[in-house]
Amino acid sequence: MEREDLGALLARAARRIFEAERPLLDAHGVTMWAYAALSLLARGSAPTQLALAEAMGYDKSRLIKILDDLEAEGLITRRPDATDRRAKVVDLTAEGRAKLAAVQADIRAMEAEVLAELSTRERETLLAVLPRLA
Amino acid sequence: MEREDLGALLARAARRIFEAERPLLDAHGVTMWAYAALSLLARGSAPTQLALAEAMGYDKSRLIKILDDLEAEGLITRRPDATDRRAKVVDLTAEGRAKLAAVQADIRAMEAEVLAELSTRERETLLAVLPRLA
DNA sequence: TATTGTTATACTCTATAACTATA
DNA sequence: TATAGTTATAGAGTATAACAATA
Repeated sequence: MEREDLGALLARAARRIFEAERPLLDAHGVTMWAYAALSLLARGSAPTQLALAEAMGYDKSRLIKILDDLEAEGLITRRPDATDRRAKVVDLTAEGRAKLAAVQADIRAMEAEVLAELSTRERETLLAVLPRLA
Repeated sequence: MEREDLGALLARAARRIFEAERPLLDAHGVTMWAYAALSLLARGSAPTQLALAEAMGYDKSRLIKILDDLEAEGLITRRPDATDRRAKVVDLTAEGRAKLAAVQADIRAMEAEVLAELSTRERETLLAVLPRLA
């Protein structure tokens, strides 16, 4: 009873960040899931749709609409995998990379403000620890 | 690009915790929101339904069903506020406190396992920092 | 026969707006 | 007139199963 549950603490912190992200994403005309997809594509390179869905913790059937929109906007491309023509390889276009960079710059600036409430040591520990919890 | 977004890190960590919580909550026959309500009731005392909904970050109309179920199970009581008979004061029953203690014990044990992956210093910093981010 | 991407369908969750009873 | 709790309804989000093309 002395403290809140870890889950509640993480969820509240995540919610605060997401609420701060929403207007930034809206300004760029990108949904949260589309941004998540772009981020993952910039990181691991050229995954198949199924691999991307799994990496996002998202369902492959729900991902379709996200990718349809991103493709229509010219931010990604889909091409059949040479070794398995059932699968489609997803790639970021130059426009996709530019869009991601622009959105991410705004989000990082917002994060920097939030993290400024912490000391340097706290900030470093938090960012080192969170990836290991996930 | 060197690290993931803070929001993504928090969301992934929260998801991992919630997935570990689900079977524990199921075993006690309690939903996540019901558990959240019980936890908040044990903390701040005897709030009105509206105050409880706001504290949970939940909608007052959605809270109704949660409280209906908890009341039917004898875990909470609802009584009209003496000073404003429109409002209803929500109280934990003895059974409600016992249920909360039982569920929370299981969840804290699970959390302890997760947190055991961290050093003492990391653990303390994380738990000190998260409430300030929320 | 199994799997990838896709589509369709059903279900849950959430948001919004009314309604009642009190104020 | 406004507010707390409640109810009803519409919309968004999610899960599931089926389908075509390929393996």
